[in-house]
Amino acid sequence: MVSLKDISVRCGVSVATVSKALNGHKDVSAATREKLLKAAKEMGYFPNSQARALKTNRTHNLGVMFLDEAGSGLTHEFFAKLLNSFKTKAESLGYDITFISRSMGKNKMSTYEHCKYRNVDGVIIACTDFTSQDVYEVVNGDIPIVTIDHIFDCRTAVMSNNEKGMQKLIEYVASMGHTQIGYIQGNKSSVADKRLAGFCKACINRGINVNNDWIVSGDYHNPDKTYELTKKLLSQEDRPTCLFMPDDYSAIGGYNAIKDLGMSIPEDISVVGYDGIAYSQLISPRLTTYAQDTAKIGEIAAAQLIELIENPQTTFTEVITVEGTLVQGSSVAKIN
Amino acid sequence: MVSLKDISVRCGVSVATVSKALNGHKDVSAATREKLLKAAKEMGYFPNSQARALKTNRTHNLGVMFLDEAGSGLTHEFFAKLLNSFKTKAESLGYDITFISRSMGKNKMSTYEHCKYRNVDGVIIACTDFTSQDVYEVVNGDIPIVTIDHIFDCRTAVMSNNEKGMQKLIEYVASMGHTQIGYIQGNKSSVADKRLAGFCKACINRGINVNNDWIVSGDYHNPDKTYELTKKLLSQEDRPTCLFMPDDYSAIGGYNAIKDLGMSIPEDISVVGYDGIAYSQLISPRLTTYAQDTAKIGEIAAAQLIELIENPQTTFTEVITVEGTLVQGSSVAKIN
DNA sequence: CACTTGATCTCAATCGTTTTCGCCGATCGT
DNA sequence: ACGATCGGCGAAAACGATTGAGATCAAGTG
Repeated sequence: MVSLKDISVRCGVSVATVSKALNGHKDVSAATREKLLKAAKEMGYFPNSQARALKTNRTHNLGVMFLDEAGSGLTHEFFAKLLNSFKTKAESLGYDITFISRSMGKNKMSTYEHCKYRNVDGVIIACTDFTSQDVYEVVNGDIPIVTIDHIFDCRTAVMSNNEKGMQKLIEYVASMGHTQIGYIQGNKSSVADKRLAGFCKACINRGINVNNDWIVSGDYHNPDKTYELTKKLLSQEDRPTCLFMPDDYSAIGGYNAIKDLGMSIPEDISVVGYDGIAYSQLISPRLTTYAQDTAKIGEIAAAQLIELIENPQTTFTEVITVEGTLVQGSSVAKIN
Repeated sequence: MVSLKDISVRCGVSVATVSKALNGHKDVSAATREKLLKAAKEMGYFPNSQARALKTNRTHNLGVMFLDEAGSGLTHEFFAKLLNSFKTKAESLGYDITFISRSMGKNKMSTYEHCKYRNVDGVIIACTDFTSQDVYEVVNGDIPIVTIDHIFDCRTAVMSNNEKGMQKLIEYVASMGHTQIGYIQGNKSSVADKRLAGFCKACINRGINVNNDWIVSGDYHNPDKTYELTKKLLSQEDRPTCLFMPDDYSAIGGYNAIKDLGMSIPEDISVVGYDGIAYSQLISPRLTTYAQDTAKIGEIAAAQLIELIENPQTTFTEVITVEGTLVQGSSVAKIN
């Protein structure tokens, strides 16, 4: 690889001058700057990122902390798309993406230690158990972080507007005449809390009675569990006319349960999802759902994180909520 | 961060000795080694990866080259799972994963230049247009690489046994009595070629007539296109009794087309997919498909790549094929 | 006893950058 | 014309680790 030294000998100047010229410092004349930039381009120079990092303590590398145990992180469409837009934005700003995890080779290290070892400039935390020791360490460390879908004090978070999403969905199904609404929740988490709150609030605003027997707790991203719960819920004498699923992916389990019960959507039961993943519009009937703007969430998260890194003084911590859109499928029937 | 120097002053030895002790060199006594290891642990020492990389030219970092244009790379379950197992294996061997792409901030660089800039020890190439200039540069460079699902001369490749997969599927549908088989191919690629070859070969072996009118070229991972092609293919007077889809995801489009034609699966038409993604067993009827062992492919790719990196002399280039398994869904009817 | 040997440790150079400080010559103000 | 100022440049010290070439000392050898 061609180094600053190579350029310096070719142009008859010192390495210091080359470095300054390439980094846009002012104490180098326009003439020599031109010459050096030209030479650098001709010789195909790229800075050695390690050497630079060693000196500046900036790697231009962002760590992503994803759940890896179940391995479901990346196969989760929401997170895959999120990561993708995060990566795109980060790259456009000159940052690369490295996965950060707990285990590294033979010598154990925590995720935080891993960050320190790799010297990442910032970390995005998503799709993780936010109560874990690993997250705690990172959140309380001195590395800039942005969290997705979870709020920590004094840390900036990006999340979709869960309350509003539920509100929009409730408004829609209410406008279709539904007043008997069931809800299979996702895993206990701040997202689940927010959605439940939005659900209840919107129902109350609409004068819809919230029946606690119809609100059960399940899992996100778990069609099997949702299958079971759907079956149980709809086997009761007294059952809702519309059922909210934890998310679109789980909804597939709900669809199957309903089919196995000999019922059909939306004639016998209306179904609503959450997320707006591609599959939701490929199954039939197309699912009525609330599409999160994953692309925007990822992009904003990247922009925020880099802002935090490059302007540490303006350390305004924010909670940014991103609006989604109601996707009106064919899984909700009009009743009266 | 605590450095070698910190340990050296605390223990009253030189940095050189500390370095050697921690790296297992032999010219350090057992006693001092113990002492130094203990101190390192107590002080929470981790080597500075940049400094080490600068000196040794080894970053313990692996580049992954995924398609990013369409952004479909990560949302493709096959690749998401692949990446996941690749990452897990690599991490267990002490390597981290960094995404490598074309655009980096303001200064343009090719993917190969990006690799050089980040000094990755090796690269895995997957889900990319293998004919692109970017891939060409990397493949002809001096960085160890492993490709997925594509073979370059003198480079090791890992791929699932596409021919065998098709053969197994053909054998299965033939055993169910089918002799009129259609096939919607995926994008022109070596994988598509191999599958077509396997398809034809297996048909011939079975004495099944291959009808060229029933073999059309479509896209991978494209339900819409597959919808169109399925509709066109099945609208003909003379039509197959069994239809092979490009992949499981596309098969959803096929399912919808068949439904819209007023036909049902498998009574009117049998359907076969490829990949074995989670959804294929969630839709109804469950899809008969050939599950690729993505976990194994990723793991082997990581192991091979690291082998290539750490033992450059044993530079045996191999093509490793990974067996999959037939998944017998309910989408193929028995006929006579 | 002088000399080799081996074990253990230190010195110092090095990787490629960045950055502070100082030098030099030229221009400027008075 | 003389000191002050300034623009342009270089020397050198870092950053934290690795590594081969010595240095040191005790033990072994003839």
